[in-house]
Amino acid sequence: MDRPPDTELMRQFEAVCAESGLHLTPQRRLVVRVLAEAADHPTIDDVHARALVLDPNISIATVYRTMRLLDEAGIIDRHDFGGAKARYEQASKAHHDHLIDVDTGEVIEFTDPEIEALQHRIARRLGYRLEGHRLALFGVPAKGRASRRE
Amino acid sequence: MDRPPDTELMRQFEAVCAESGLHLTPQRRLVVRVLAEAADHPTIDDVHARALVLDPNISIATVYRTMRLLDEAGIIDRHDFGGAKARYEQASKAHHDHLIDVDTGEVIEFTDPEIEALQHRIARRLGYRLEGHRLALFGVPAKGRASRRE
DNA sequence: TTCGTACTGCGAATGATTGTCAATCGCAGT
DNA sequence: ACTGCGATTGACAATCATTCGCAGTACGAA
Repeated sequence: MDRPPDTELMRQFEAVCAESGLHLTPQRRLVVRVLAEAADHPTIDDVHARALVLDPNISIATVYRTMRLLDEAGIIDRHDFGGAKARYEQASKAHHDHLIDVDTGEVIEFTDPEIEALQHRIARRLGYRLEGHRLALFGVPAKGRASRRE
Repeated sequence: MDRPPDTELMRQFEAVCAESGLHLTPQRRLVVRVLAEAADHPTIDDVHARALVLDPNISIATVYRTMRLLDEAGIIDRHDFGGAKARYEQASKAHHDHLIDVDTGEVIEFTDPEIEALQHRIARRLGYRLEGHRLALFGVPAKGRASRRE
């Protein structure tokens, strides 16, 4: 077998389990492990497929349940980038927004302090206190400048 | 009966029908009319419910089909503000983004040229040409300043 | 180890949306 | 106004992603 992962994500999850009386089952460990190893923004299907490699019996329902658990615990973030299926990523990372390559579906992360500040300002102008936001840019590789990848 | 509506929306739709050999059926007229009279961001169910008042027989499927038609024609815009159901609004209006009151679900429209420009700049910085974006702010009424409304 | 409860896997259920199909309707041409 | 044909409708089955219900199983505190 592989080395049992001892990642930040796993530690977070163990803490949540301990606090809430949740069982630390092998299936849940596996899902967390898959997420810890994911460098992309996988869908539930993706996670399930990767988990199946190590546990051919893990159910898609369990993956759904675990992902929901993790989302509710604030350990991962669920995103809806237009497609039918939701995509997930670790929440521990610093805040960022996304740019979706409409040609390939690839998701690029970015941060921009200017836009963050601007959003707060806009909300305040409208009489609100900003609680959160959802920003996704959709674009195609610029012709002029090189856009490696693929 | 009421006055048959002669709105901008209806005119647009009639034009689309004429160009594409689509039939101008009473059901479609009704859906367009409901949309023209809507000041909010209705869901399909909302539109169907309002249409039922004038045509107790109109099918939800027909509303779905017509809304899709209108969306594909660029006459209305479909939005996904987190909830399960999609929400719609006339597309003819000038571009704008949305701020959702997380307490009431109310949707406030706003525009900000700064943020538009900033988004283009960010995309370009990442090597992309911006094709579109999705921005939704989520907030609660600011305590300090007055926030009328209910 | 033992027990109580949480969890899993399976398949059925859900909720939004779309497809199917026979019956009907809009509309261009008479 | 009348016809014909393809577009459209309504009822309902079918999808798709996601969730539930349940019977059997496995954590983990004592």
